[in-house]
Amino acid sequence: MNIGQASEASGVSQRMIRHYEKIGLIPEAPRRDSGYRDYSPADLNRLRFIANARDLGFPIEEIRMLLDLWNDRSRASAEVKALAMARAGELQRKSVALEAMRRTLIDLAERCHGDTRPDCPIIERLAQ
Amino acid sequence: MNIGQASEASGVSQRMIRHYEKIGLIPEAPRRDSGYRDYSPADLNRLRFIANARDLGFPIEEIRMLLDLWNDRSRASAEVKALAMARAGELQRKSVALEAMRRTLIDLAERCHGDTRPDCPIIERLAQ
DNA sequence: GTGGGGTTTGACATCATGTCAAGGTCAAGA
DNA sequence: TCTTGACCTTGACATGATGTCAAACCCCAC
Repeated sequence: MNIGQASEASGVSQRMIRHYEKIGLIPEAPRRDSGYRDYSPADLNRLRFIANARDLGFPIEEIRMLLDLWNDRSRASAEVKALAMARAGELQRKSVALEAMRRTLIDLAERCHGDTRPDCPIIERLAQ
Repeated sequence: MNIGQASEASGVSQRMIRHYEKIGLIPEAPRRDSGYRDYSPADLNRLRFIANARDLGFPIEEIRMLLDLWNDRSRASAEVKALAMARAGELQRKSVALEAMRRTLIDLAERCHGDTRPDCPIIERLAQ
């Protein structure tokens, strides 16, 4: 299977497939005589796994660990769970930070007339 | 005032002060004979404004607009308010996305034994 | 005048991804 | 068989906001 088809089937862009290969997240694809990369169904599964992990907010290095755990038949689910919980905590931390910013902006905006006059608590706050 | 003192007083790193100058977010600082940048109190206020806007999640290009509005005495507060509300919407969008990921992870983790056994709904979901 | 600390520029790195360019390859139709 | 368009290759440059490092220069106090 060509990289284009692998990309299509896995939802990972060609660019990222090559990138993942370069950083060793996926093994180097065998090449045909033409130099084209050739992918197997197993490669597709690996790519889909990566795409799913990315969609859940895992950074590359944690995906690397998850892939190792996936391939480790004697893995302890505790390890996977710990990674997931740590990731959930990090996501929450970020989410809370964003929400705090949003809340501040909303509060300031509510106190802003929002008309043609120049006075504005938002600007005042920024200039503070 | 040296860049180090300006950095200290504004909370913006020296690195970022130089960067903001390069991208035109702040005017080029006048130089002393030595070539050292020389900052005025007005420059400090501008740097603090930028730091505050960053803390509220505004990207550089919007900070540029906010700086223009700040310096425009005939500005309409409606413009500032619109920027703030748009930013708030964007922050919420991101926050909601993070929260959805977190929720999914938590749900999966709750269904994972988290012991020495290998079976794990988190891995199953990723491999799906 | 010497030493230690501040400043200068430039380069390289992050992280995950997009885009572009120049060139080689494949497959289908004329 | 030749052509054409779609595909693939690598490499480079870009994003956004920031850190770090290095080599060279400057400043001040002793």
